Parts: sequence; structure tokens; C-alpha cells
Amino acid sequence: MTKNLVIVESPAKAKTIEGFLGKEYQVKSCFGHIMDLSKKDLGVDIDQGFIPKYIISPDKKKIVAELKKLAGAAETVWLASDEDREGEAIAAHLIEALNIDESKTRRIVFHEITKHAILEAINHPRGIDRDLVNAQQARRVLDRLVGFELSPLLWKKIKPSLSAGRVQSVAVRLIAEREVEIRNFQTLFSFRIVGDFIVSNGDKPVAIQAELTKRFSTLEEAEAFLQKCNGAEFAVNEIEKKPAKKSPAPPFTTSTLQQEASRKLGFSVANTMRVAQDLYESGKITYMRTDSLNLSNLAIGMAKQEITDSFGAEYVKTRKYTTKTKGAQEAHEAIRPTYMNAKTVDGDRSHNRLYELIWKRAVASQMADALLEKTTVTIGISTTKEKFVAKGELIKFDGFLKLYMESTDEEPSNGEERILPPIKRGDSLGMNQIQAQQKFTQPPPRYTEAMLVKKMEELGIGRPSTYAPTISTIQRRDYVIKEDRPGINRAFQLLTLHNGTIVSEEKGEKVGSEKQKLFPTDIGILVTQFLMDHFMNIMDYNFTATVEGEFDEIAEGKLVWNSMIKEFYSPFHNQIAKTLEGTKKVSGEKLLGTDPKTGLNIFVKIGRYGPMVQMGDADMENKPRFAALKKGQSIESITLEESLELFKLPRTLGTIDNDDVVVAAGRFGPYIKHHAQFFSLAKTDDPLTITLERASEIMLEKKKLDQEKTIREFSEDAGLKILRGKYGPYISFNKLNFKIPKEKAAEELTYEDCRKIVTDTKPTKSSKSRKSK
DNA sequence: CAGTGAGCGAGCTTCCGCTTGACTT
Repeated sequence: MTKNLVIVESPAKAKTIEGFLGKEYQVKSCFGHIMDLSKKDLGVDIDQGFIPKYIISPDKKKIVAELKKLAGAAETVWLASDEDREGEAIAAHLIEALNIDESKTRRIVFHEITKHAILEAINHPRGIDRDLVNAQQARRVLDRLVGFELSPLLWKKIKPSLSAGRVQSVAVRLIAEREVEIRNFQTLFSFRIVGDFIVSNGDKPVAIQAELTKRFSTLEEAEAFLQKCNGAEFAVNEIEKKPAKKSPAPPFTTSTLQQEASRKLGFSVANTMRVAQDLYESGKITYMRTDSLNLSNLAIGMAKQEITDSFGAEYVKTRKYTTKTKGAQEAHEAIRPTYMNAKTVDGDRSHNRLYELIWKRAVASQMADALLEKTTVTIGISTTKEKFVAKGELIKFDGFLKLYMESTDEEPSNGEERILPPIKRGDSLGMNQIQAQQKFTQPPPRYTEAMLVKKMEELGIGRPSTYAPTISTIQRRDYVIKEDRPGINRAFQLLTLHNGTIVSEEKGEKVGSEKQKLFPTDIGILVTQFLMDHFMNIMDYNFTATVEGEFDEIAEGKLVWNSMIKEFYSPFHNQIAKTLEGTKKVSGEKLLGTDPKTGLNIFVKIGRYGPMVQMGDADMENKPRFAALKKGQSIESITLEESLELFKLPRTLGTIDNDDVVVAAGRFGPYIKHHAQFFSLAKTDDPLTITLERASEIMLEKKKLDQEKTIREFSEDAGLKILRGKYGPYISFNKLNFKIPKEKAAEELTYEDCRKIVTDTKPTKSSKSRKSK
């Protein structure tokens, strides 16, 4: 029996800390929150003053039981959950769930996992901060009330299983609004003038490119300017040199790691977190869910050593970064390598690439500024007052640039960061050519996952632990889709002055192509519109920031948590009731036109199962026909012609074995039906043109595949089979699946054995019920 | 995995934030 039990949130942390403390201490982890509001109902007793009904989370019962046993035997229980709102609540929940006498407990906190920090913490224990726990409770109850009252409203007014919440609904709004901005964007153009000049004051002539400070709004003006340049003389009017410096970016937080891994490595947000989790668990990096920029003194010392060894002492400049992120709670360090002298790690390519990024960023953050010299060369024209300007940049001392440079989401600007040839005031320049190119203004960019995380962090919406899950949620709910879009060709005008003549050309450029960008779906747009119409306060970009301010007041003991909730809930609940009664179901219905054959109206709208087209009015004597939109089609953009195509299915291809072979479009794409069996079409097959021959081929292939999957069948019962699955053999019985006990060989099972397994054991969960998890 | 779309009604869906394995056909 150990005298001291220390409980932390993460098992990897527990392992490390156990090494710092002596034999007298046993360190265990509780794996995050152990209690949560009951899921069966609202989980909040509104009439009794919003009393939360906390229960031990079902998946934590086992660990709670184990901790309870250990806590009962220990003399002192050290509650070492994170120092933030959620961590304080975890500590309070531990006391409750483990049923320990509070006098037997000590609350300790530390921001870095170093021996010194842990021992300091042990020497300075405190009690539970009830105000902080209340602030967490307010956060939790508010999110539950918003989520569990708004979502059912959507089920009634739009379609079942939809969801809404303080964080996800605002994230979808950002994407939906960006799409509107892009659609309404007015593209303007101007003519940009770039000159290629020759400097011939050295041994051999060198090129220098410069841009005119003025842009022209019409082709005529641009051409008139080129005419003026034809035969003009060009000379350097002025050279301005200015020293400048660049500083390294601070070490990574969750959000900046996700952004940089997306830009530099092309990782999705979820992938970044998966790889980072592996690196953390194997002890290579510090905790990966953090909003802190802080590095421990130990880490800064290691970085200093590493920089001195690799680059020399003049490259060292240690820095302490402070965060300015809204609502940051700073329970951990910034993300950094555990050992700064380890440049690589064992593991696959993605682990090494992410680790290298983390290593470079953390080390570079403690390196000297880069010293630059920025040069601006102004070139005069003998025939006009306009000036050309060439900009250059010279690195005098590379500093941190030796190691790492942060990338940006913006397009690189033109004419920057070039090294200019030696040149002096008064030099005359030869003109090789001058071009006037039509340049178009760009609409705001669509969000990548990582850009959305950046925006959410700016607005204070969501936390490091929820960025990746939130982005998955809004995609899983079909509010948002991540995809590539091909660009379109756009023509632009190009005038070139060369050898005394001006040539005018029309050229093409590809614009608007997108890779792995987030687009709102019809459902996402409709739900956002509905919520904006009726719950503008929740959808307000400042809503979270406002309530966070109130949570802070609760934490400081200046505000009573349930009066804050009451203040919010009364008007909110009234609005729910009002909307429930006062509004009709919304479907986003739009009349597209009429069917030329029948004269019936064609509508597009959101139905029970998603976007669809409808032929004929709903109140007619004849039932209207329906068809689901195909993948990639949207209510917004579908045309009448495309809608009519959708009604061409189902179609009968012919008859095989006395039964029609019918091709139709189902929930999961086009399929063939024959003898009550279903066969999916290949991606390359077009359901509108597929032949009976090809259909029969598809059916044969599928039957052959099924045959190969079958290990055994039984004459006693056609519904019972032993099949070969992805995870080994299993028993299929009337569409239910059963595991085969490990000690039995699948091939040798008799009919009786199988019957026994089927009646005695529970079937494994189907993918349908798993989805609801 | 599957073919729906009116309306009825049963029974289900749903939030955010803290943590990792368990599980899958």
C-alpha cells in the first residue's frame, strides 16, 4: 500500500511524474472528465435552479472503481488535474465519485512537467476552488441547454438528427458566409505594368525587374503609357536602403501547429492530432492540446545549448512569449520537443515530418532576429512623371532564418525578397521589354480546416481539445464538405512593348481551383439561415466571448453561476417556444421551372433524407415524383435540365431469369436490383447509359465475391453462414453477426456449434447502431 | 449499407470539453 495517490488527467503524464516522485507516491490517471450530465434527458433540473444531474460517465466506471479502491487505501490523495476551469471540475468530481473525505485530499497544479515544478507543487497544495468549479458548471449547463433545446427544434422544423450548438453552429456560419461573400464578389481589374531593364555598369549586363507604381484602369490608358515608353530613356533616380529585422514565430500551440502542418505538410487537422498524440505518448514532445506559448526554463536552457552547439552563441536569443489569445487557459507548456537535442525520432515519415516541424519551430523561437537590408530603387522615365520601383532584400545576418520560416495562407507578394544587382544613382538602364497585364481582384479565400481553426481561435470559439472534433462533426452532419474543385479559364489582356513595337495578345489563366477546401452544403446553408433568423444572439460571433467574460466573473466569485444561467435561459427558452409555435417547417423550396413533357412544376428542396427534386405539386391528386440530388449537386446551383435527368431513373434494362433488371439511384449511389438483390454500380458506370450486358457482368462479379467470402454454409438453415471478414471469420445469422470464440477453428464448427453461439451470445453491433455513438 | 419524400405515431437523434483505447465484418 502506498501512502500517497496522485491523480493526473493523462496516463503519459502519470508515467513521467512517477519517475520524479519517490516510492511513497503512486501516480494514476483518470483519463479526463469522469462525470458528465446524464445523456438520457436534459440532465439539468431547471425548476430547482438549474441543478446539474452529474453521473459517472459510462465509459469511466471501470477507472473510477479502480481509483476508488486505491484512494480508500491511501493516506493522502493529491488531485493534480490541469489548472483550468475543466481541471478544477475534474478534481471536484474525483472527490465526489471516489467518495473521499476532502480533508484527505490536496489540490496541486503545475504548468510544466519538470521535477522542479512537481516538487514545488507538492510543497504548495491548496483546496478546491469552488468558484472555478461553478464556472465550469455554468459552461457545461449553458452548452447543454443550448444544444439540447436547439437541436430538437431543428428536428421538427427542418429534418431529424440535425444538431446545433454554441461552437459548431458558428463554425458553419463562418463557412456559409464566406461562400456568400465569394458569390457576391465583384471582380474588378486594372493593368499592372512590369518592366524588364538591363544594367550595364559592370563586367556583364544584368537584368532588373521593376513595377510601375501606378496601375491603369483601361487597356487604352495602358497602351498609351507603353507608347510613351517607346523610345524613352530610363535612369535610376534614387536608391533607398533601410535596415530591417525579422523575428521568429513563437513555439507551437495546438492551433498554430494545425495551421502550419496543413500549409507545409498538407496534413488534415485530425491527422496532425493523431500523429502528435503518438509523439506525445512515446515521450517525444510535450502535451499537444495547449493554448500556451510558454516554455519552461529547462526547455529554454536546452534550446540555448542546442543553438550554441549547432550554430554558435551569436545565434542565441532566449525569449518568453505571452499569449494574447481570447480565453486562453494556459494549463500546459507550448508544444515542444521533450529533448531539444533530438532532431529526429523513430517512426514513420509523417511522425518525423511533424516532429521536425515542432523541433525547428521551438528551437528557432529562441534564436536571434534576422537582420535585413531593404532596398528600394526608383527608376525615372524621360517622357513622363510616372516611376518604376524595384524592391530588394538582402540578408545581413540570417539568425533564426537558418532554421525555420513560418509560412502564410496569403499568396506571396510580387517584387519582394529579391536580391538586386549592384546599381547606383544616375545609372542609365536599357529597356528590354515592358508588359501591361490585366490583373483581376481576388475574392476572399475559402477556408481550409486549419484556416477555420485559426478563425475560431481568434473568436475564442472552441478549445484546443475540440478544434479537430468540431471540424469532424460539422462534416459528419453534412453541414460542410471538404473537397477539390476544378478552376475555370479566364482570359486576360497582355500588351508587350519590345523592340519598338507593341503587341496585344489575349491569354488564358486558370482561376478558382480549390484543393481540400470547406464548402457549405444545402443543409448547412438552410440550418444557418434558420438559426440566424431566430437565434441571432447564439449565432453572434461575440456570443462565446460574452459568456466567457461572465464565466470569468463566476470564477472570481463576483457572479452567482445559476443566476447567470437564468438570465440567459429565460429569453432563450421563450424564443424556442415562440419559434416552435410560430414558424412552419422550412425546406428551402425553390421552383426551378416546368417539365416540357408534362407541364408539371419542378421544385428543389430539402426533404427528410436531404436535397431532392420534386415533379408536380404536393397537393395534386396524383402523388408527385421525387428524386434525390446526386453528389456534388446543390439546390443553389442545379439547373432545370440537370433536374429532369434525375427523373430518368429507375429504368428497366431488360429481363434475366424471368425478372426485370432495374437500375436506380439509392442512398449510396446508383445500383442494380434483380431478384430482390442489390448490386452497386462501379464509379465508371453511368446509370443512364449502362447496358444489360454490363449489368449482368456486375452481378456475376458480386456473386463471385460473396462466394469467396463464404467459409461454410449449412443445408439445415440457409440464413446461417460462416463468413470471412476483414477482422477474421464470423457467423452471419439472418443479417445479425456473431463473434467466433477464439479457441474454436471456424472451419470445424458444426451446425449445432453455430446454433449454440447464435443463441448464447449477443450479436456484434452493426454499423448503423455504432453511428449513433 | 439500399429503393424513402403525405400523415400518423413509436422511438431515436442532439451539446462542449477532458482524456484514450475498444471496436469494427
